Amino acid sequence: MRDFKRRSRVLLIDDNADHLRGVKELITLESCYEVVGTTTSANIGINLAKKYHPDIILMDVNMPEKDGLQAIQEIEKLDLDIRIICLSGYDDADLIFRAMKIGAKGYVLKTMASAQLIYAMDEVAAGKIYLPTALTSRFFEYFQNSFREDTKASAEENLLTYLTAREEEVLDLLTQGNNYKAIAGKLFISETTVKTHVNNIFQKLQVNDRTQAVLYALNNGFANRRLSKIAV
Amino acid sequence: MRDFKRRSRVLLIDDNADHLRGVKELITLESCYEVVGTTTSANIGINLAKKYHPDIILMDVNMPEKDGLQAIQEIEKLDLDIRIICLSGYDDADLIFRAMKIGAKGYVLKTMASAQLIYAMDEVAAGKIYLPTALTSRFFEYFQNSFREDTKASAEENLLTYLTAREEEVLDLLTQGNNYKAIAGKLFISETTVKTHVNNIFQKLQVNDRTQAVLYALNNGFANRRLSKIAV
DNA sequence: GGATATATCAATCTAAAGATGTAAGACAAA
DNA sequence: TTTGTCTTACATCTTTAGATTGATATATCC
Repeated sequence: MRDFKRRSRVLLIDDNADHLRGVKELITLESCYEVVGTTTSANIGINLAKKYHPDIILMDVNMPEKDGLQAIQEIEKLDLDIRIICLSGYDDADLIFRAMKIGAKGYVLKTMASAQLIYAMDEVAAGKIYLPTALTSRFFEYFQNSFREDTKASAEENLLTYLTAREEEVLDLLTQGNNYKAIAGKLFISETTVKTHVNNIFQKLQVNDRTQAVLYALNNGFANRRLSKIAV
Repeated sequence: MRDFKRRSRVLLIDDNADHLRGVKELITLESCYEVVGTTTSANIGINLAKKYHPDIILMDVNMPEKDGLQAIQEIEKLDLDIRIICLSGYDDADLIFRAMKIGAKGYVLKTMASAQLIYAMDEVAAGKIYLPTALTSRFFEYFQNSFREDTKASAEENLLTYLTAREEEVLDLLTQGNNYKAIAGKLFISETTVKTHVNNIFQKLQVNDRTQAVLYALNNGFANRRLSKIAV
């Protein structure tokens, strides 16, 4: 399987020596992957990653000394195109979310069948991102929960809906930091007209100045259609 | 299946009448679900949702008249505990992301086998969130990508790091829509001092006015470790 | 046809924001 | 001690922002 190119090389990082040995045996005996290194230390693991450039790292995320997530971040920063799969004893939604956020390509529970781990490695080796169905569900519960508050706030009444098309255009330019003159220039209308629109926007959004208008817009789904960030 | 309680009731919304008929037949003949309504109009669909309180809605997200995502948002706002599964012709990552963000409990491609749709409905009816493995992978590529830029952007040079502690306080109040007087009052300093700080902030962030300063702050991780929103 | 909503523009005025220069006290590092 | 940064503060001035009133043209809706 995928042996036509070359065997994918795997590095194992797990502070539990027993589990480490077990996984190594599993991979060596029941898969096409080559284990190029094993370690119980996250820090050593990072160095081994630099040294051997494995294709895949299986990383335990529950380690005392150094947090597995931290180790993932450090390895990701190296930008070595190493694909990391998390091994974890817990299906904690927050943990899954953070792992995927910082770039893990997979997340498998230690309690899952060994076939599942091999399958995850196959998928990840093929360039995909793999999360077991059950964990996917947990991830999305957490993911959607982080937005629900926002939705509720704007669910009450989104004043943005009262804006006319033109006013939305003006507001959009406001949310890009334009002043009256710049907006007038971009919309090919006079500055006084822009002032009229802006004043109407203030009335409708019930704010006093452009900064508040911009903040209202950004906090109430005035989609600049690009993402903003989520804290780790 | 799950018939021990009662048959889950399903509402179908799809502007393609042919596809609508096909799905209805599929569900009626090959599943335990009861179709309580079908419509080709998103707006009518919203009203039917209010009227019938179905357990599940299958929603086409590629409709002309009204955007399917918009319809989902409106239904979610009603807070009727209706679980919505997206039906789509496209495995567009952005579309999947936005759908899941606003609360869809599943996302299935029209090209997928009918068994997959039934399976998705079973999972969703059981309270889970379901995304086919292939789409999960696409979702996470998009998801992780949305953070990579940030990391890089803020890695280049984040001008926010040049701010002093006091300037950060002032900027924080700026990002809450305060004017000079309000900031002076909250920090127990004079208005002229606030002006000094604000001017220094402008210099350091290389912007011309407070709106631009606020936008810079929000776009460069001035979000104080709480989740911020992602635009739909 | 008349009511209503929208988009355009102008004049005027007040308040707020922003630019610039100066400076004193606190405090920490060299 | 000196140097430097930070915080505070004031004066002055120009520019921009915002409020208000009024007016015209163009649609759309009933």
